[in-house]
Amino acid sequence: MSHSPRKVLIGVAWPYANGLQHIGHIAGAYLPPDVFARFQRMKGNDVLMVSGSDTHGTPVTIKADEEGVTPADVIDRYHPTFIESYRKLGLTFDLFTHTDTENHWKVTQDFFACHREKGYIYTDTQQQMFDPQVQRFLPDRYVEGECPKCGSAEARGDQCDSCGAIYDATELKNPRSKISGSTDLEVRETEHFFLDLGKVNEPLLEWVGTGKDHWRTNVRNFTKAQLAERKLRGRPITRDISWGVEIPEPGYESKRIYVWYDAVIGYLSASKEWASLSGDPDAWKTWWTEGESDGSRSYYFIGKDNIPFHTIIWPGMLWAYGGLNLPYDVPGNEYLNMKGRKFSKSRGNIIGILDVLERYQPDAWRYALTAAAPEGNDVDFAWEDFVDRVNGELVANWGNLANRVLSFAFKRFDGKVPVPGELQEVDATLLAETKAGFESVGALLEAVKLRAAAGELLRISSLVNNYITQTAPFTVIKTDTARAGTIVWTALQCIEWLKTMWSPVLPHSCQLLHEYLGHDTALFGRQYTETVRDVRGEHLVLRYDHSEAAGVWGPAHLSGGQTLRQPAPLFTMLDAKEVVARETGEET
RNA sequence: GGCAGGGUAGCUCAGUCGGUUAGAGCGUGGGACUCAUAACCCCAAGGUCGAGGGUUCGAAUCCCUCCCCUGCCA
Repeated sequence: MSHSPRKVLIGVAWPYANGLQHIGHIAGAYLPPDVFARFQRMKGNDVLMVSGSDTHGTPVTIKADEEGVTPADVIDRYHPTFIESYRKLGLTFDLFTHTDTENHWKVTQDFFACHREKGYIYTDTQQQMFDPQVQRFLPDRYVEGECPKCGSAEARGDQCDSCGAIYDATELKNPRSKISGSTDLEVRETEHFFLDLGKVNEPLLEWVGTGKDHWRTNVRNFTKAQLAERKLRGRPITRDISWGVEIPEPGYESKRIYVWYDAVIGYLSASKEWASLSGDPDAWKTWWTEGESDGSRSYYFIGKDNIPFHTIIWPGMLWAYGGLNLPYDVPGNEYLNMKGRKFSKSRGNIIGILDVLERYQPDAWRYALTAAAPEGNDVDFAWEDFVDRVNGELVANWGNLANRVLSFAFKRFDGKVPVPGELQEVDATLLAETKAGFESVGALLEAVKLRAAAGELLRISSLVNNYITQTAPFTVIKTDTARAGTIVWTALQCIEWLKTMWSPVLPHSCQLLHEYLGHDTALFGRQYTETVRDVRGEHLVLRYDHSEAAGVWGPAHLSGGQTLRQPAPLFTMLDAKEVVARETGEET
């Protein structure tokens, strides 16, 4: 069995920098990759986890227009809030940047030029709504009118919220411009660049046809079905807008590359930016150019709306570019909803992650959002469930186990780990069952079944609770100190191992526990921010330094006689009525 | 409308290749314990597996039709 480190690239969905992130975003696409990344690093693999704010989406420019500010103003407001959230929650991005950077522009333009040269990009004309009053073409979301299908008066340019129909903006009845309000609009012809996805249909079909058994059912079937239809065709990748990456060809100064083409390239550009910042501009290559047979794997963590972009379009772009690794896995999650409805600003049911991190422990959220991760289904969030999970599982099962054993050991064994005598069968059995968790939990984490991994950890933790009740060291100690010491050592050894296994999910509290157990090292590395300057301005980035991390995925021996520190409960128990009243204003 | 995923206990979910009595946690009821944050441990009750039909000695599982939720696409 080879133990050379595997190169693990972890791409995380790029959030639009037009609003605060809520717990649905975090549960779906941001926390899972961090749990996975921490686990992979503990296994000794070389992880590169990247993402950043998407600065070019239409939502950003619409927000800017609404407020009469520049897109850059909007980005400067929200991008730092993402970084603050991720710092507080402990999301260990090797680099979290954004797309309005010199580097990203260059990488995107290089991609464009390569696709163009190889014949994957061609020009064609389209019909587009034009507003003569402001002399501007109107991208889809800048037009509204009556739905051509159901007649609803509030239809957007590309989709009707009322009946769900999707159509071309030129089909709208009585269209009006969202910029000027004018109803005196024209349909004009405009020239654009198209990515010829039809050319990659066959190679992609072949690619998804082999070695994709580990993909989630919904992702795999959906992708295969789409490709099997052989209906991929050219998609426009430029628009008549002034915000976005410039087209690297003369004569197209009034147009920009459209967001869906440049955003996914962020995975590569961020890897390159990380390499430059780390002092070795070529360091990104091992994650991108070594094949899976050499041990490199790339994972993309996204919400379900993003699946086709990451299993069809992005692989197609990579294929067409050539020489870069295609996704190994795309663990697309479903949605975390609020009582059956999406989190939505207009409904006022947003639970902002930054806001709730002010009042609850980060590990409480990490646990609750992992244990209820929307891996196979949409999941409803309710504050009552959050409290139940924290109190009934995190506090009562795992937190209480650590606290009851540690405080007993600290009080009755002179603040030290007792030295064990000869083990009885019950002790050996428990140790073996707990140690087996490195296999069972490890396999689940490796397969990105994080919810099941949390369940397995609780099961093992219950075994230890059961053992304590069964062996009753608090009774035994009255007559047989040595035997009680052996029992307590056994339980502490299991807690030592469980601490390691829990740490990808609960890094903050496991670090505390690590110290209570008498260790002085840091399980994980250090997050930090820095400001990067280039010709497009300056941008804040979040980074992670893994060099001091001591956490290793494996059963470390706990030495008898090791000095413990005064323990304290790891987690705060919550009051359901208080929480519900405070967060929803409702009485229970 | 087409494609995909989901529908299993009051709640949240697991259920392998079709195989005996459909499982777990929470919640509920009972018991035991006192090291621990009223936590832990044991026992019990609780299910027409979305609906209907079919294949089979045997279906939560395979096939057909329909209903509901979600996403993508036209």
